[in-house]
Amino acid sequence: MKDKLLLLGVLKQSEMHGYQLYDFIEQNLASCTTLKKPSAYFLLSKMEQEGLVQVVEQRIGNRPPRKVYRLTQAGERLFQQLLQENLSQFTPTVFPGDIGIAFLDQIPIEQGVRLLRKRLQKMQVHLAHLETIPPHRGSASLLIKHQIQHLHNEIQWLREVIADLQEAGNLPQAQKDNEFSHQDSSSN
Amino acid sequence: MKDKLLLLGVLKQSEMHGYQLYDFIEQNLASCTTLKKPSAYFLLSKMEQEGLVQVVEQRIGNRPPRKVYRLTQAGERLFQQLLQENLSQFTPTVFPGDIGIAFLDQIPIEQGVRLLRKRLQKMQVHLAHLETIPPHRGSASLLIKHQIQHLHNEIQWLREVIADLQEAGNLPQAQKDNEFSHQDSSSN
DNA sequence: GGGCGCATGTAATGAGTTACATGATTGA
DNA sequence: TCAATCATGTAACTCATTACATGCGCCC
Repeated sequence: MKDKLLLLGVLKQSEMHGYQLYDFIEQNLASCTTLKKPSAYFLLSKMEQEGLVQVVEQRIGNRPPRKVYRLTQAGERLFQQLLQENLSQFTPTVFPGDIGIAFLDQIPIEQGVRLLRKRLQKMQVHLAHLETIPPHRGSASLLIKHQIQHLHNEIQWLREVIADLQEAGNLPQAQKDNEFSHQDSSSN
Repeated sequence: MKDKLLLLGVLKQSEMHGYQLYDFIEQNLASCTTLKKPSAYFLLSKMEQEGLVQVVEQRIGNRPPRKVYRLTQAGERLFQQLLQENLSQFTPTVFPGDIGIAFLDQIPIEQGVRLLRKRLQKMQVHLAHLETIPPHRGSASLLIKHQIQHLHNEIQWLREVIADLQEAGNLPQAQKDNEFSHQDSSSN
């Protein structure tokens, strides 16, 4: 239902056809949804059936016809309702990446460090990418700021996790740094 | 597939029956997944068919029989593989709550502020709850720390959004503040 | 004796993805 | 002429959720 709000909101600001709409979302609102193209088209035709949007077919020369969508009053009402719900709600963030963290003790420390470094690097690349995005207008810039601030925070946390892990590896057995020469009781 | 890793990991640490497993996840790993009970049972029986886990039926008195699951070698191998993937991957966080933020300019500022305050309050309640959780052992404490740190960050961000919004409302029409007398940035 | 916790599931439903299908225009 | 972009969709599939079904034990 989140995505319905998203589509309604974008269409409220200006009418669009599906392709354009998806494009817009991908470029400006990727941080709030993972909606894929067929899902967007599907949702749009469903919303048409529900009377939330009106469709006008548009032909330009011989190019593929477009279906231009615009909000109806019912759509407008639903938008207001969903918007209020969304703004007042709070849904705790779920971190699938924490599953691996929870089982860090199941693999050798060096391996854990290596893998997490890989993750860290990807995060840094992503952050760098976010920071190149030119400032959007309006609320959209809030979203980018949100992403950046969040990612900073995540990077910091991951750094701490890696540091802890390395520390834990250095205390117990003062020596361990001649490669993986042996493999004690792993198993289970 | 995330949840498969989760189940395998928990079962690797100690064999369990389904009910117990779900309980454990709910209490200790709620921050990495939203897996529901029937899904857990379903996944377990699927994993049995795939030869990832072994089942032993256990009866105690007349109580409902339990199916105790334990990892097979195939399960062990898959666990290692999924764990490595999970640790080295990075998936950008998606914030469904940002959809509403993106359309903040579609409603009156006071209303926006009011709704976001509601959201903020829920976040604070949740944070307070997280902070009462006694320290877990091992990696689990990392997860809680992660949640807390993240939530702090989210609260801070939301405070800024609200402040910005109010500012934007105060410039155009200098008076507007005879409702909530004030609310300084206290604490965090 | 009534309700909650233990213990396991099924069935219906729905949401969303991937892969596929089509066909025109534009630029290299 | 070949690939990419524009433009829309369908069909098959996976995945997960909700609601429902069952039944014993334990405590009040």
